[in-house]
Amino acid sequence: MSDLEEKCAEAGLKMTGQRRVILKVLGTASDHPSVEDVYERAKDLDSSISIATVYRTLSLLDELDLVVRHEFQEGYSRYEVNDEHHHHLVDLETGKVVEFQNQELEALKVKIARDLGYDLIDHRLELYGKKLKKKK
Amino acid sequence: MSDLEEKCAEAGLKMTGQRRVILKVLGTASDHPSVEDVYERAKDLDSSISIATVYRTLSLLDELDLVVRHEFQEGYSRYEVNDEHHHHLVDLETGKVVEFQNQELEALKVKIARDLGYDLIDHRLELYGKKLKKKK
DNA sequence: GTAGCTGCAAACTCTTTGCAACTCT
DNA sequence: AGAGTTGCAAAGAGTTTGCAGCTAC
Repeated sequence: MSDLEEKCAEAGLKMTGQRRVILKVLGTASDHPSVEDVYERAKDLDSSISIATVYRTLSLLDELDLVVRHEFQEGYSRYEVNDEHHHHLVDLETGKVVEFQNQELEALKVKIARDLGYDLIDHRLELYGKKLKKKK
Repeated sequence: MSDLEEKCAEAGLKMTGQRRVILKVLGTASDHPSVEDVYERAKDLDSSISIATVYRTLSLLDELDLVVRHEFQEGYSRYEVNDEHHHHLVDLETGKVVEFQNQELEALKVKIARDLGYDLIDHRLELYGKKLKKKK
């Protein structure tokens, strides 16, 4: 039983065939798939699956915090398994998403919020860039 | 002639009654209005205006960089006149948007991108928080 | 057995667009 | 005069939902 399946069971979700497939797709994805992506990949494993189920399942997983929903400036959502906290840099030329972490940044955002009189609950930081051509 | 109107003229846009009204709404807004908000406020000044025109005008202004489009995690867009660069903290309890600037942060994000091998073109940073109760 | 889950299709929200009429410049 | 702009209604994209049947527990 996969880690994700286990967490779903703990949350009291029934482990249906469709869910197992969706969890497998999410667990093995090395990118940040859109709903459509998850749907396509799930269909390869179980062609009867419907996109409504994918939407419903992803929403559920998001509520359970097993998954993180992103809305990069594309007009639709992308998902990833909720692993370690990190941020994203989107390559404007290829659409590729690079993950990064930065301790200084983590501290800074908490400080900024506190200075404004707020307790930081959530945040969003995305960088959009183009690959540097010359390294030298 | 308002500053925004002037810039529109420079860009070669025709100054129609509808546009004048929309620019006025944007110029006098002290918040971050949604398309619907702009439409409602514009209708008070010219009841014949259509929401399609509001959408079209805001898109144009966005392309000209006279306005900045934001998509806080709400499922629709909000706009503000493109003034000084700043970021936003959204009050999760009231929806109020607080603006802030931070030099350290500006430098840090450029550095992060460069370290990843990227030239930073754009970015998005939003904080979501709740007001601190006790100040002491 | 039954609460929860599913597929299907219809509905919804936000946004864009084709078109014919109109209006700045 | 003519290119650009508008209102309207229809169309689009992404997402949600009502319902009847199905399934894990």
